[in-house]
Amino acid sequence: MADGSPAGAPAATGPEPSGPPRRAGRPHENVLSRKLITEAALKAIAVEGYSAFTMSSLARRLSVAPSALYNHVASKQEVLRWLQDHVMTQVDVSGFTTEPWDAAVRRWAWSYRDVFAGHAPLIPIVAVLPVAGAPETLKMYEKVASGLAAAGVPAALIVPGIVALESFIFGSALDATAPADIFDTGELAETSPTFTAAVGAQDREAGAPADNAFRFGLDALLAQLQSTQATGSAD
Amino acid sequence: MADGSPAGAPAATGPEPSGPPRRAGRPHENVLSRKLITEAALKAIAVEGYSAFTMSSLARRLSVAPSALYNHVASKQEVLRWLQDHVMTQVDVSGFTTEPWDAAVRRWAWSYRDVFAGHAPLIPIVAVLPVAGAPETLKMYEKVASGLAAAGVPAALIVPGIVALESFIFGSALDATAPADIFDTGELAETSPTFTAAVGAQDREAGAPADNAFRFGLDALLAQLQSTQATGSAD
DNA sequence: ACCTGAACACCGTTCAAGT
DNA sequence: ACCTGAACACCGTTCAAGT
Repeated sequence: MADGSPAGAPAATGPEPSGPPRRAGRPHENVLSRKLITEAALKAIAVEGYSAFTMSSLARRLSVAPSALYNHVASKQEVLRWLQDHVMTQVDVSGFTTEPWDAAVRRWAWSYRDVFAGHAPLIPIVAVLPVAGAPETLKMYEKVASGLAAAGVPAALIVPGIVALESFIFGSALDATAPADIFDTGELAETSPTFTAAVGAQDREAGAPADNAFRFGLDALLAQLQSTQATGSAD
Repeated sequence: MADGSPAGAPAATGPEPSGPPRRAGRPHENVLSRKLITEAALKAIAVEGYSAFTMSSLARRLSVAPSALYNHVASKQEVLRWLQDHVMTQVDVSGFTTEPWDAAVRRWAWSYRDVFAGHAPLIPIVAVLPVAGAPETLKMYEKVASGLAAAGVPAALIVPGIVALESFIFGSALDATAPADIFDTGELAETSPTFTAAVGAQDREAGAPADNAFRFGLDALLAQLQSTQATGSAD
């Protein structure tokens, strides 16, 4: 795939502008690292999507043979775990130091959903990845937990609250990637009159269906958290 | 599980007990159909899991060549879509005709989560599959929508309510497959004191962490639905 | 119409050879 | 230590030949 040509050239973050192909043997400067691999993966997925993202395409973007990747990473799964933790840094936790706790949770939740709607294939990975191996993810939890604690949510309810919010966010991120006509019952409308009517009765002024459902659920979870707050605590 | 011979013999639902290998050419009776393929896929996944489930393993279980499957199904993705719709029949909607609406929603939600915790790889598929191609899924929605309508939930909120519940259920199903020690912060504990404390402050009497979070979120969504009910309607 | 068997264009991953 | 290039053991899918 002709390098020096538009598609094959390394990204702005890449090592060298191109040049002649590298011979075998250890290069004088490292051409690969966790950071470079993660950034190249992010770029590759942004450009070509997850379905075309292979170890080969990743290697090509780094101007390296596919097998070279295995000196730095154990598997494609591990690349995806690195990517997942990196993507977490894009989630907006700024509200927890600048806004009332409920506005902060709302800002965080919408941002979290939007980020992972763009990375749906990572969701089954995040949902199951131990935090010990994901430092950026842990940083995010620390911010959210601090926000809830300061708001007076009882200590025993902080983790259940975060997990409930996160589960809802992951499911909603998947839902956000669904086609707009997912609930069109088509020729099966007669077999499902109540549901078909409910689909038609949605408020079309209120915004995208996925956003309405997200707002509804987020309001519910916030109200439940609010009801657990110890009285007389901060903001 | 233990059918006649160790591996190659067809399941109890299969066509023939085994016999000599089939020659090329159209058999006198059809050996494949959507129903048989779906059942074989379900069985295969129950026995060997999703990671070992291939078109080859599916074909072997049906005692046909892999290429024979393509006379009946367009792709592996389509097999998974058939499977998804079939798995929906395992979700318990019985409460909607026998219990108060909130108990019915609870029964449905727990069952839905448990069923898909056992089929996590289907979740990204269900979340995005148009109902028009999934009759069993649509039947389920009809039951739930009827239950909510009868409970007095305003028509415009039924779909948002179902979508919010379902998003929460899918995310929780993924969460239910996570390792028990997912939140152990390990050597990063000092960098996340508040979160680490919250992990330790969970109520260990209350059951599995994933179950506590699910109960918390489900209570929240039910309370929100309840608050929207038109007064004086049936339950 | 619907099977078999060979073939195709991939995949992720391993490993010897090279520097 | 860390690259290249060849090789391995798969994958899902296509298609001609057969009945």
